[in-house]
Order: sequence, then structure tokens, then C-alpha cells
Amino acid sequence: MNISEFAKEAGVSVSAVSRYFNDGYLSDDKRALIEAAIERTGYVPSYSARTVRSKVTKLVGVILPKLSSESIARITEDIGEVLGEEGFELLLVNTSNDYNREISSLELFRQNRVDGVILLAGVITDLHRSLLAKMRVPTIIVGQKLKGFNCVCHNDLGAAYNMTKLMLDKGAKRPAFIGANPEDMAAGKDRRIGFEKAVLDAGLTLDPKFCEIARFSMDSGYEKAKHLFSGREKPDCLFCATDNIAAGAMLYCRENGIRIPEDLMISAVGDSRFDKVLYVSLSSVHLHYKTAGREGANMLLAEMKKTSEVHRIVQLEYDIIERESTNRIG
Amino acid sequence: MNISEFAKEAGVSVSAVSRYFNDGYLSDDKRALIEAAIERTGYVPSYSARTVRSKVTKLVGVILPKLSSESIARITEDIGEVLGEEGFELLLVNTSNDYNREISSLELFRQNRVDGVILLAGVITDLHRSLLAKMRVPTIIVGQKLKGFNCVCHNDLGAAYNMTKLMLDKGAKRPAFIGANPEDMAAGKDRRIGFEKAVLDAGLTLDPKFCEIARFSMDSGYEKAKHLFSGREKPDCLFCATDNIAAGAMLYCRENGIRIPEDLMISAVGDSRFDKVLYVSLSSVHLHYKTAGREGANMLLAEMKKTSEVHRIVQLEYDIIERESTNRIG
DNA sequence: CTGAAAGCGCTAACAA
DNA sequence: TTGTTAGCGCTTTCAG
Repeated sequence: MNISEFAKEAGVSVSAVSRYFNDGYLSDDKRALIEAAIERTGYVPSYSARTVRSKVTKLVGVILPKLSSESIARITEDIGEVLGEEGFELLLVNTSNDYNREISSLELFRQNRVDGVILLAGVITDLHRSLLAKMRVPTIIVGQKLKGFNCVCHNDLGAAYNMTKLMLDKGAKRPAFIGANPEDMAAGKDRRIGFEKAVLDAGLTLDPKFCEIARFSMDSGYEKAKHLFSGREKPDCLFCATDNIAAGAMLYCRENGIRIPEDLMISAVGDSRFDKVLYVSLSSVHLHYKTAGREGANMLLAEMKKTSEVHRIVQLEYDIIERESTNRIG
Repeated sequence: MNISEFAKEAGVSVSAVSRYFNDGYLSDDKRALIEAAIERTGYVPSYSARTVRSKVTKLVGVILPKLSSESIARITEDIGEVLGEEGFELLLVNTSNDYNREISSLELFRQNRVDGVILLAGVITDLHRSLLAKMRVPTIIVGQKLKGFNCVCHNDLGAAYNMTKLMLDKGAKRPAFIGANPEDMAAGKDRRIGFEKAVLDAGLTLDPKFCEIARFSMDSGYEKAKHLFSGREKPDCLFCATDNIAAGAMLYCRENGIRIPEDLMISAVGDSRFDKVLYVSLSSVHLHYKTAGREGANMLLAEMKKTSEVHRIVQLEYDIIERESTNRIG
């Protein structure tokens, strides 16, 4: 059933029906007639026909690298909540960290199809940048800071710095690091810089043998820990870029009689749900993922309303959660 | 730029352009002209205008209760992958276990807007059932079995039965249970029935004091474990409906000097990533979530192609993963 | 294989 | 406040 059939059924004009669904002027009599007819027929207007004319899709595209990641799922959950309240639906693209899918989704969203885009990015390349600059719809980047764009990000550097410092303050002298892809400015590079700065500020030197780069998985953390402990000299504290990496490293430690925190203090970033049930509870930095999601969604909402061209970068702070894995007397 | 402006720019007719984007008959010359013009102008056809005529949205609605759940994220990830290969995008609705949002999304998807729906359901009520029966687009239910509809589900009963049996075979005599909402037929009811059947088959009796119902969270598992151990008689094995519940229960045990598996064997369902890094690695049943996602997506794809009215229920089997938490000599 | 033309269902401008 | 009508940008007959 289309709008004119329905209008006839209701005994009103098509414009009355259109107005009914679009907050236009309408007398109470007509309103009642229409409501009764909806009850009778179950009529629902067509979204696409509406979009053709009005250019409004009520859809927001969300591009993310991996759904089955606790942090990303949390962010996305809150994005959906905020946007849902304003009547927007989420068009989700999971790129599985596939560069090409990221680019092609950006292409897809660049023109029509959605009213706005939220990009949860890992690695941002020049191609990303040039596509982002050409977007026709408001776009928000969550999790990375990118000059000239609207971003909500975390203080990754500070988080890494202070988590590392906490271990060094407790007397650790041979700090080790298992990081993430350095092309990821936030989780990769900034967390590494934070670690390094803390080490240098403590008057220690960076040992390149004590620095590893892992993928975002437990298995990879395990492998890198194995490599870290293969040399003659052993580290006495370890900072990992993510909880998953740390969990993998801890697994290696358990299997190889390395005691935590006695032989090795260990800490990470993420404050995952499982941190406190690990065989030694894991000290970790809590980043405000849910807030990031809400903030990003609200920023997008604001952008979609006005046509302000002022770009903002919002950086969220963090909380250090101390648990057993760093509990050594200095 | 719209199709007629573009057609002029390319030097071809409007229909030629339409055919280019829809695998219609087209000579190589025209094809080349169009491709060159796309290169020049960056023209992309409008999805909504296409949809108005063709009734095809290339969108699939996915309704789920909670994104930040490892199992649901895994299922959704694979749904997206399979559907993405066929050019479908995912319209995601996270209901946060809110009954009303579930109903209203079903309403939303019932008519237009999407070409198909996948429902990852927890609790299915009569209202769900009646709405599902009225769906105008193909709909697949994942995670629950519902007669008369297309479903992909797990053998929750068998999983619970055999996981429990494994503990009883090792000599446990006082089995306890922390389950989920019994209105959830799969994770709640079937897992409970499986547990109970295993207990009875072993010649033991069910002690109602040893049966608790938790929410899907660690905290809730912790609380229920506390309650379980508050009585005079203590259980010697515990089966939990989910890994999260079990992790919470383990936390309680650690804090209260209950040794696992010596004093209490414990096991669950889900095979979460964190199971093997818990302070005692957790025996759990692996359900094939990724396969469920793929299977559900393929089923939907099939339904969207033909108009077959044959409903199928696919039940996936499981793997029992033994770890330390049940490693007691019988 | 091609192009003209008639809609798809709706919104918005306009006249009443 | 209301109804009429001209499109929105595309697909799909239909006649060539």
C-alpha cells in the first residue's frame, strides 16, 4: 500500500498523510482519521521514497576494524544508544582490519546512503586522509587524533607513561615492552612513546632487546613474551599495549615458572572484564570507551544539525587500576 | 549529479547508465564511455532512488541483545562477512536486552527498509512469535529453536549434559548449578535441563539449594556462588550456564579459600578467549558461534533468493574443552 | 543491444 | 490549515 491508496482509505489527502509523518500542520480531526486508518491497515511509509526527496536517510555508517573486541564493542554499543534516541539506525561495516574494506566503505558512505559516519580507526593512511577530506557527510573519528577532523580519542601516551612509571616507582630496573603496530598512532605509537618516556625519565636506558611488537591477540602476546625471555638478561617488568597481549604473556610466564609480580611485574591498557580473574589479577589502565562512544555520537549529531566547520578534538583521560600483577614492594 | 546529468556527460542514454550498474545488456563502447565518465565525475548512483523502484535495499537487519558479548560479537562478525560478500550491508540494532526495543525493531523491519532479518534472540515471547509470523521479509533466528521458523541453534542441552557428566564421572557427588534466565530457552532452560538430566542419570538427586539463577555477568556469578556456599552443605562440583558466570564464581572461590578443582570442580559453556588464562583454566563447551553466523547468513541468502516456504532448523554440535578446573582424579 | 517514457512512493512548493 | 501537483533519481517496460 502506498501513500495515495492509504490517503484514500483514510479519507484525507496525501499531503495530510505526509504531514502526519513529518510533524507538519494538521488538524486533530485529520490526525484521528489517519491514526484510525493506520490501525486498520498497518500502513508504514517507505523509507527509500522519503529519502529520494528529502535526502535524509536516518542512517549512520560505523566503520570498525573488529567487532569481537571488547573495547570496540563497548564504544559501538554506546554510539548506538545515543544515536538510537535520535531515531538513527546504525549501518555497520566490520572491516576485519582489511585496509581495502576500510577504503571501500568510506567510498560507499562518501556520497549518499548515510547521513553521517563514525570511523573507529586503527591505522590511518594518506589514502584515508584524502578520502576523509572529500566526505560529503559529517564524519567523526573515534580512537585516533587526526588534525583537521573531528575526533574523540584517549590519552594513550599519558596512560602508558603513568602505568609504566608505577612499575618503575616500585623499583623495577629492566623494563620491557610488548606493543602494537606502530602505524596505529594511538594503541601502537603513543603507548610506546609513553612507555619510553617513563623509562628515560626514571633515569634508565631503553634496551631494544626488550621491545617487541605483537598483533592484537593473546597468542601473539605469548609468542613475544617467549622471545623476550629467550635472551640471557631477563626483564623485571613488562608493559603491554593491550590486555590481550598481557594475558598471553602471562600464560607464558605461568608455563615457565616466571612469578608475577615477584620476578616480573606486568601491566597493560584496556581494563578488560577478565583482568581481575586472571591467574594474577592484571593492573591495567581504564580508558573511557563508553564515554568515547557517547561523545562521538553526540559530536556527530551536532555536526549533522548545524553546518559548522569548526573541527574539535576531544581527548578523554584515564584511570589506573592497580591489581596484583604490579603489587611488589619497592 | 543525477543519472540524466551523468548520462549527458558520458554521451549515452539514461538507460545505458542504469544497465551499466545493473548487469544489463551493454556494448563495449558504451561501457567504456561510462567508465571514463565515472572516472571524471566520481558519479555514484543513489541507493534510495534505486530502492524506490526495485524494492531492493541491499540491507539486512540484525537484532541483537548485547554487542559487548563475545559470543554475539563472533556470530555477528561472520554474518557480516558472508552477507558482505553478496553485497549486503548490516543494519544493526542493539536492544540492550530491552524487550520493547526488540519488538519495535521487528516492527521497523517488518515492512520495508531491509531485505531480510536475522534475530539473535534471548527470550522469545508470544508477541515475538506473532510479529515474526507477520514478517514480510525473510527472517532467520540464530541461537534459539522456534518451530515454524528458520533457525540456527546450538545443542545446548547436550552440551550441558556432557559437561556435567564429565564432572560426575570424575566422582563428584554434590553437583551445583548456576544458570541463566529460564525464559531463555537455549542458554537458560536447555542448559538447565541438560544439567539436571546428567545428575539424575548418574543416580544422584537434585538439591534445589544447589541451583541458582544469575544474570549474564561476572558479578552476578560471584553473588550466586556466595549464596551457594552460604549453607552448611557445600557442593563439590559446579556447572555454570556461561563462562562469565563461572569466572565470577571462581573469583568468589579464590577469595574464600575454596580450591579448584580439589574442593570444587567447575565448568561452563562458551569457551571464551579468557578461559585458559583464568587463575585456574576453565573447562568449557565450545559452541560453534562463527559457524552459526555463517550458517544463518547463508540461510537468509537462500531465503531471499527463492520464495521457498520450507522452514529448516539447523542444530550445531559442540566440543568439550577440558582444562584444569575439572582435572580431579576420580 | 538501445532509448524514450512511464512510473516507484514520497515530499515540498504553491495556491487556496 | 488544506489539497494539488511537480518533481526527487532511478528502473523497467516497450518499441525499435
